[in-house]
Amino acid sequence: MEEPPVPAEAGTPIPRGIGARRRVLRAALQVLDEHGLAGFTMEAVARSAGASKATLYRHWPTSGALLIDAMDATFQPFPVPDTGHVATDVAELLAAFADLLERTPFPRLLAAFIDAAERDPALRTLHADLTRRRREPLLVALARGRDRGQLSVRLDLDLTVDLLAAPFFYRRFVAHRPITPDLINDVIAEVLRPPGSGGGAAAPVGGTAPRHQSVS
Amino acid sequence: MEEPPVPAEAGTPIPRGIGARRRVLRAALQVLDEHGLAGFTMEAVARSAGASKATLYRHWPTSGALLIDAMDATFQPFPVPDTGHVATDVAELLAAFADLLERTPFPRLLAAFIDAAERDPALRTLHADLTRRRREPLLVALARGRDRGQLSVRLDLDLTVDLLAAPFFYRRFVAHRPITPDLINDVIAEVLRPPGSGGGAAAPVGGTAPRHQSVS
DNA sequence: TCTTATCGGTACGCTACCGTTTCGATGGAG
DNA sequence: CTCCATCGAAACGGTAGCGTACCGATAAGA
Repeated sequence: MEEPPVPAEAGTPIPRGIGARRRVLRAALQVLDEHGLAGFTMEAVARSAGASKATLYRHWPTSGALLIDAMDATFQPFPVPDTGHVATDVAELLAAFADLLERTPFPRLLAAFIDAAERDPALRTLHADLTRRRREPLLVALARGRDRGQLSVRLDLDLTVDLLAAPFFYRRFVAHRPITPDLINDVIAEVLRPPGSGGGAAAPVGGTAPRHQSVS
Repeated sequence: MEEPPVPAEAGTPIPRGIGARRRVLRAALQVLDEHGLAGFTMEAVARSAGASKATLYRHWPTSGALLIDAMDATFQPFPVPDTGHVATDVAELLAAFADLLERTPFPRLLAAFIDAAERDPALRTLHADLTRRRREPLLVALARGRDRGQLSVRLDLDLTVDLLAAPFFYRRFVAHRPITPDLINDVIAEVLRPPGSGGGAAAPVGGTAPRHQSVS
């Protein structure tokens, strides 16, 4: 995905092309943000980048390949807080995530990407990979909490990450309701199960009563 | 949104147009499913419907208006089970929902719709409304459970619906991992808090410890 | 300084979709 | 049966994107 600023040493010269490349990638994200997947066009990106279509085709064979590189470049990992309290760490990560969803162009990019990933296997793979990387900080924070004894060793960490992160996506992309600060507290309260009181089931539930166990 | 099958009685005849209209709506969904939002074109829909473009423009001024009507027509409410056990009812609803996500064209339609809703306020409104209607059965099942005393009266039902439904969307559209039957059990176990044992926090969590309360 | 790969700009023919119009066919209502 | 609103088909000029090819300009490496 990267090219060294200076040719490694081999016969291939390839020295100069990265400036334009970066400008095109930035422009690609801007076009995707403003006009969605339907407006994501080689012409539109070239226009927005002040570049020539020929330049785009020199670097990327198709608009899909360009989209993949552009989305790949968006990833920025969250730093993992380490306060000693798992709930605090998780709250901080979720707050940063909520901010990403409410106050940056990220969600509009993701919405376009979700649609694209439905029909292009390569994009689908990249999307799954980016998601995995984005989950990492939360997973680390939970693992630390478990090692500290703040979480049950039987807790399925991957499932917990799902349960923690999912409501934010749901609110933003499906329900289209605002993500309130309360949501962070409520989600943590429900999923991490604080010790004391709190709402919840008060009587046994029957029928296909959940066996609590999970593999993946 | 509806036209009476037979003219109510007024001067307007409007008898014959609904056959073609339905065919076009079906075709619109098929095109959206197969080619995504980028391929959603008046020409493509007309072709797929075996209809004339003129016919489409007689009924819908723009492709966006057609998309709205088509998506609106997709809604089919789940029947609300009523077994007397809230966990069983919820499990049944979630199983039906998982099936909808894994074995029907619905999710691809929704993915296209999510992207479209980011940029068109009318689609956004419709999307929010469809989601609200889709939540209704789960909400009813939870309310019955609460009235039966199986859930705390302090439980925020809307939040609970969020927490129950969100992981399925997340798995399908974001993480791109399969929705296993275990997920249903795990989600219910976490969110509805079965009485007995089960994984979860084992020690107090400090810091910005969650105040468990929510308004909406 | 000289070379050379990459650059932006422009133009090409091609295809697809737009939104409208005109036409003859058709089928339901009176 | 007759009427007539609606239908499908076809064609229109216009716009936009595709992917390719060529150009002179330019900036980095030798």
